[in-house]
Amino acid sequence: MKSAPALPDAYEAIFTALAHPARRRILISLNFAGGAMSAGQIAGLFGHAWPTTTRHLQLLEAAGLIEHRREGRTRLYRLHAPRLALARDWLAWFERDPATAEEKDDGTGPAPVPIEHRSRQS
Amino acid sequence: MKSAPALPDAYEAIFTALAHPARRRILISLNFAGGAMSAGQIAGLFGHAWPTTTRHLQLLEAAGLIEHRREGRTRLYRLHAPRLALARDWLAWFERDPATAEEKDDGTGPAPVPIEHRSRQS
DNA sequence: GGATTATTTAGCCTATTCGCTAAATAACGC
DNA sequence: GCGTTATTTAGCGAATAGGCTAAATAATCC
Repeated sequence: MKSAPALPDAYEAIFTALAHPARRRILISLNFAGGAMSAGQIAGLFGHAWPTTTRHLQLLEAAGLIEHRREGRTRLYRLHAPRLALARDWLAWFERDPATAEEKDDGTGPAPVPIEHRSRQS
Repeated sequence: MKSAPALPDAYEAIFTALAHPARRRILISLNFAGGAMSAGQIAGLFGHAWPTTTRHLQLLEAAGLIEHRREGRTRLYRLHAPRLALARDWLAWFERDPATAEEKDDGTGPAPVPIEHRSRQS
């Protein structure tokens, strides 16, 4: 998490990370694994070269979606679900009528949206 | 919708679309507009050149997230929320314990995940 | 009908992504 | 200590993304 970008850059990092099928598969596999998977195990999911997987893992970690710890020469990766929840929450805005969404503002749902408006778009 | 990619390519298109801040802003603005916005109105949200906005709109439309109709020389764009729901549902998998998720399979939630596993990853 | 307006298309350019192979680094086992 | 194994780093190259300006196309207005 220490390298995860601050909002709203986080959205860009997260959605970018989710945009590649290999990276989605990594997330799915980590989720199903429940605990952690080694880099080698993850690399074994794919037919492509291991360094390619390393690249993907680095990007997922930079986005804050996964994290790793070392155990000897093995690197164990695991999911960081709160980051995924960020994306989910952002998307949750679109299942509500904007008028009712404002009435139901509980301080958690609408947070992503105004911050996005204030991003460097000028 | 007629040009929207089939699953699981849809995920790539959708998350890619969401990865750029300008495109997220377009979606947010369309959502708040409630009905539709013209290309010019959308372009007016940004300081960048109008053709850049056109590019973003084309990508959003290819991903099935928005659609347009013509009214004379004006092009009106509107949100296609079911596509966003796809992404949300995919992400919804990560808020559940995998074991309980299988027990609660109602035919809507888990659909994105197995299809992803069958994608061309070999 | 010509000028104005709405919008896209075409093409250029720079930066980034994502695949690869080779090399490097470190841990492990005998 | 040396060979093996786990993993990343470095660098290359092709493809793509995303910005731009100029030009094109079509609708609208006077």
